[in-house]
Amino acid sequence: MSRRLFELILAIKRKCQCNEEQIQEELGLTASQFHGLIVLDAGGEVAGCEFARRMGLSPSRGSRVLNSLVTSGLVATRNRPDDRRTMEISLTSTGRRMKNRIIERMKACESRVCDRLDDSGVRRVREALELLETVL
Amino acid sequence: MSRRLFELILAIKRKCQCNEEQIQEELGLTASQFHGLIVLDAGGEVAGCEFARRMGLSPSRGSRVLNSLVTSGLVATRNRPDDRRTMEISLTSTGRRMKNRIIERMKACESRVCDRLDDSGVRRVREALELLETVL
DNA sequence: AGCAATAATTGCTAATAGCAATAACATGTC
DNA sequence: GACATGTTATTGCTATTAGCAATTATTGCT
Repeated sequence: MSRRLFELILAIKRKCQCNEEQIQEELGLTASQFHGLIVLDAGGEVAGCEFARRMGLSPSRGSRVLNSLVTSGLVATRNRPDDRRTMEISLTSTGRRMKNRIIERMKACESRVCDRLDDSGVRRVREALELLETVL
Repeated sequence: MSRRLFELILAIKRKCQCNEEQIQEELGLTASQFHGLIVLDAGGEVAGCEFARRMGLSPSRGSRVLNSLVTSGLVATRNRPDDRRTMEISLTSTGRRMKNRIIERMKACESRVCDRLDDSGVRRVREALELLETVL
């Protein structure tokens, strides 16, 4: 019998985890800060609530991650004039540099993986992951 | 430009996480216990060290996860007569039942996903994941 | 003005995780 | 046999991750 899909995903998850932890250590970031920066890379300015949602966290946890990013000088928040409950979160220049260093290292990891596949392999993996994401 | 692979993997990882957390809640298991049982399902009797290694944890953390599984009556340990430093870890009957309930629910999740794909899609996803795992 | 809903934070607690130190045992060397 | 060295497992400690419930501030509706 062939291996179950979720076991494969579990194994892949764990291997990726190692790469991420190494990058986090290199850059002196906690896991939360690391993921926060990646989330903020994706979309421009977001509210705190939306930030937590995109990270898949509770608002309270999101708030604390945000706080640690602000304390580290990586992101800045400002109140929205039209709704003073809500904030706008944006990367500082330090944060943008840090984010770029993350992306750069992630790409390097990705290249190392893709180098071990031929073009058709890379395409098949990408297509399969996209397919899997849509049906999950 | 197409999405980066690691972003896709991140998204997939998060979606799977939700399924796992739901199962953990249903069965009254912590995340560690849940993963411990899956690891113990894979190979028969293992030593504590090996258990930690397969879970991708430090020995100290492995020891504590193991302790919580023993306390919950899900696994049993016994000393190996030929090397009294080392233990053999095995599932109790309760643990086996619990493990089966996990597998059953994981399979159900997997079926729900596969139902949304045709045969060729399932095959392509499985092959791509296997390919990805080998090169990671 | 009064009130429900929303956004964000804070106190609290639990789970997760590794490092360093330690104890118990095994193995090889003298 | 005695001793050094390495292995296995545990424990104390600390940090990080995470959610629930309560709270504050603000908005929008009646």
